[in-house]
Amino acid sequence: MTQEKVRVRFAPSPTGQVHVGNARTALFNWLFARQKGGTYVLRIEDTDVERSEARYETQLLDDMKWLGIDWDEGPDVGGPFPPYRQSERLDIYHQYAGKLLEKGKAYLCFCPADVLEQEREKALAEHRPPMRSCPCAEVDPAELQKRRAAGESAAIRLKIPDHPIRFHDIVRGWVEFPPEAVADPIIVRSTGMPVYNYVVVVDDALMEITHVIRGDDHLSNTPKQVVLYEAFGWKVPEFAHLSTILGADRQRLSKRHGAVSIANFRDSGVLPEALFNYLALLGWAPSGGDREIFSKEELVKEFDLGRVTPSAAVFDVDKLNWLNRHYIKEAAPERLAALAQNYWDRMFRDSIVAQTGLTPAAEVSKPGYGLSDEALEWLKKITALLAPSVDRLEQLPERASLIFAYDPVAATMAPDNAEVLSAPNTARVLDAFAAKIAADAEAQAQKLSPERFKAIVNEVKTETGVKGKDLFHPIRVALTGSHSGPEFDKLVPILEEGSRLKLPKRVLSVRERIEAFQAARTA
RNA sequence: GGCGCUAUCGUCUAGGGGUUAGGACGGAAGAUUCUCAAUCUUCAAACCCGGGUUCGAUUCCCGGUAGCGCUACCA
Repeated sequence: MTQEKVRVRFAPSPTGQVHVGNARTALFNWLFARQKGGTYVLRIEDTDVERSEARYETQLLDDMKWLGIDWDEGPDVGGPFPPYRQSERLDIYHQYAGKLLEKGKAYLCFCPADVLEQEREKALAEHRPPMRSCPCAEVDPAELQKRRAAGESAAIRLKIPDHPIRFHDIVRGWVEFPPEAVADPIIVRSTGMPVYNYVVVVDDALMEITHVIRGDDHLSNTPKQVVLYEAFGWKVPEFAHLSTILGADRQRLSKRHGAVSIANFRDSGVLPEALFNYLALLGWAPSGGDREIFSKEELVKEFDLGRVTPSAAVFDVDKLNWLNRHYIKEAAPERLAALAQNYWDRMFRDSIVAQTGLTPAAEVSKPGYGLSDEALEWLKKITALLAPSVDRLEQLPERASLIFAYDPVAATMAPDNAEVLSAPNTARVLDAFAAKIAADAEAQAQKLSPERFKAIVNEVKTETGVKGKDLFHPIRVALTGSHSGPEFDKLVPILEEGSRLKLPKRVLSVRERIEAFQAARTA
């Protein structure tokens, strides 16, 4: 048996943002294609004219590229089987529907939609299976053709044969449906618009797709499609129906579950390689099952469609966050700084809006926010300091609030700080620290080195006899407003440098902070 | 209702006729640190239920239950 060249496709509908379920389907297709040295086809399923929008198609392509998925054939790059947009293939569908009619594999149906609907509801209410075919199936085809020629509009129905329908699925094995379970489906509406279950088969066959990898919501539709392949005399492809991704409530993942689109993850500061890695682990594990971290290349090598689990999987945000933290730590500093800049820009813009009620002019809100090179370098240091401890890059401004949003009054009143502030030695430590900073030449000159800072803290220590936690904690609360945060060695230079920079949001120096805090504390 | 798919720690999963049922996330405890995070160490935590096959079922078969999907002139 000769190994035929693998051709797979990802066929999304441009009806909204790409969510993780679809992205995983795209990913598994891609992994399979790349591993087999096959071809990856991107086809846009926009037969639902009501809901399809061009802007969603553009975003879809962008989202795929961002995730790291590329395609060999598609609406933007072309290929040997154009067009790659279903809305542009209508003629093809009509041509092939005609063939089915000629062969007697399908028939015209004149039943009014509302009558059918009533019939269906009645059958359901009476707990009996809905009818398998419609009365038109019994009528002489020539008669039906005549009616259509006379101008009466008709739908086209596929004849379902009277034997069980069996097909092979890579993740589920052999699947069989009894003939009575599937009714003669409409393949072309009376409006002339073809139906999804029909066009997908025509497209997949004409595009020579060898492996149909898609969500398992299509599993029950597959027998109809298999009949279609057989009616045309086309080779039935291999199927692989991927399980559904669920939310924590075990319901199918949707917008209700919050931000689940690819765009949402990107905006929140999830790295593409983290999402890529996470999605690959949802429903698949390597043999041994004891590895979690995989690069794209490793996945292409080790991924195995046959090992994909058939059971539904709950999307675990915590695990994605864990992977994201891992990749953030691995990321090159320059890349991280560039990504983080978006969030700093956002923070500055928000603060300007909050202060002035005005939205900054467009030119100011361009990346970098019109900041000096010096200021941008300084922000890079903050990113490098804080990024390793966030789940998502969007948390950066919040983590940096001890730098940008220092509020001495709030700090003295915060319940979290009560214990530290009421400790017996706190007042002595802070008074001594404040006095030394005030007297210090370096601090006066607005530039306090970390070494000098350390020396001052040491002097406070010898002078007051307080050490360790009792010494550092009050100082930390006084300078940052919080009892937790990065170590002083790294924080002090950032505060000092920031205080001399021209920023949309002023940063206070160590000296300004201790003075403000003493004032608030004694007030 | 009918049909189909699925069922291992809270979650993602490995495994498979005899195992101390493994790993990861999350959780707990400890070490470290001025603190948080990080890191390291340790711990708790699972084979849906009932029959059958078998010397022996979590594993194979059947049934039940539950979840999900399809049952459209939606995709």
